[in-house]
Amino acid sequence: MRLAELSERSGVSTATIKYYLREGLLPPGRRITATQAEYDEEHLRRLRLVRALIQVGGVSVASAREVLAALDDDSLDHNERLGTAVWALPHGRPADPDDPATETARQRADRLLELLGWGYGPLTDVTPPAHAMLVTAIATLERLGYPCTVEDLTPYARALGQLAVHDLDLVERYGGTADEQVEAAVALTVLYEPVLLALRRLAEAEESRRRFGRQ
Amino acid sequence: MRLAELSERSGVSTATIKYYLREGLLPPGRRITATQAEYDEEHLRRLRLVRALIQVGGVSVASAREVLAALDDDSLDHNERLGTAVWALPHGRPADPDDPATETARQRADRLLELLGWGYGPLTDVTPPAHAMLVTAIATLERLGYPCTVEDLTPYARALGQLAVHDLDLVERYGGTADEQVEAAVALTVLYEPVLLALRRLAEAEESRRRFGRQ
DNA sequence: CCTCTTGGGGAGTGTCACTATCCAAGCATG
DNA sequence: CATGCTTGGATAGTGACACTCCCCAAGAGG
Repeated sequence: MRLAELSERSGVSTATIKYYLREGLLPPGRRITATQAEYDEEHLRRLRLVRALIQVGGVSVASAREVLAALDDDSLDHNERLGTAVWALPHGRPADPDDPATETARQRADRLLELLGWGYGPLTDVTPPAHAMLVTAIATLERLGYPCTVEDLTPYARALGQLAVHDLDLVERYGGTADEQVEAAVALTVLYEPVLLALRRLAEAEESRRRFGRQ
Repeated sequence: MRLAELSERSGVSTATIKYYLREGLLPPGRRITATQAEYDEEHLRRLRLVRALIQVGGVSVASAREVLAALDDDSLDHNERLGTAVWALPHGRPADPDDPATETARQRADRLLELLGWGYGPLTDVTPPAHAMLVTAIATLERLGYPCTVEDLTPYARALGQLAVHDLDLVERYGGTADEQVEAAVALTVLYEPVLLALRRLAEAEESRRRFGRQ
């Protein structure tokens, strides 16, 4: 298919597709003539993933490029590719290291992870971005006067630990080849985030109704 | 305290505070003279909440203004204020209603909520933004080739339902007065989101290591 | 041959969250 | 009282970002 058809089938304007091509989010089409290129189903699939990352996941173009680059990097093995891809996902601003609340938060986060046995082992000697994300959030809560203790966080961590089993089951279900599994892992990581947040808000609304609701 | 001190104690530049004052995110200070105004602890508290919403929660200035307006609206009762405030939180683009995947997703979401007994009752006859958020996310997953059934979603919903109980416990713990409770609810809703997402990524990394990790 | 379409690329657009600059009116010090 | 500094208010500008407009040269199609 040519660019116009790719645009029609994906619902993305040709101008935007050209922008993505320029930015390296989409591999160039197979050149047919000097002025025409052909795109295949793989391009369509990739384009939809890009749109999902950017529109639903709120991922920036730059981050998306990194994520996709990790996905395509043949020099990495299965697990590394997955890690690198998720690593590149956005994770907010890091906490101010000079703030004492940050140090408290870091200790609390580490204690929680130790309690759960979620060590990063000897292989992953670098702390993942998600760890910094957690520290920032805890520090901010602290600063706002909502200290959350390890006990407060434990139920969340346990619940998410169980859901992670489910997440990985989904990845294995969808992914036939290793490539597909890695892509599925990225897509599911990002696209289930709004699902989680939406369900949480609905659950809170329901619980709030139960407690405070006048009937 | 004057603007400079408010800036120093909050870590926000005077220029930015003036911007927030202009945008109505912060109530004006008590005018001392024609050229000076005084701010109190309440301003500092509000300013920190604004920063948390915007920086950590990723809320836009416009959304933050709506959230805060609901917080301050004395014409609403406790429960209404909470609902209105959370209602104003950002919830992404709505799904394309012409896409058949959206209709499928809506049916699936409704079936899930019915199964859980999370009806919105006769009072809340309008569907909350979180519902649209959920539909959009499910539709996108569908379109990308990752259909998620009601059975897939149920464990997430149940887990978040349990966590919502915990969330509301926290709100009641922190909030003394009704005003404080509503503010706590908003702050905890927004600020626990990165905590959840970070813990999920860490949990997934842990589970991935268990399954695929070379030791 | 003539018109239309295509892909490529540079430059422009709109949005958003600030931020730099200016200004008049105090306040503080000699 | 003069002088310089600070304050709050307002206007206009900045930089990042995700597109989007427009033009062009080279085919494609009749």
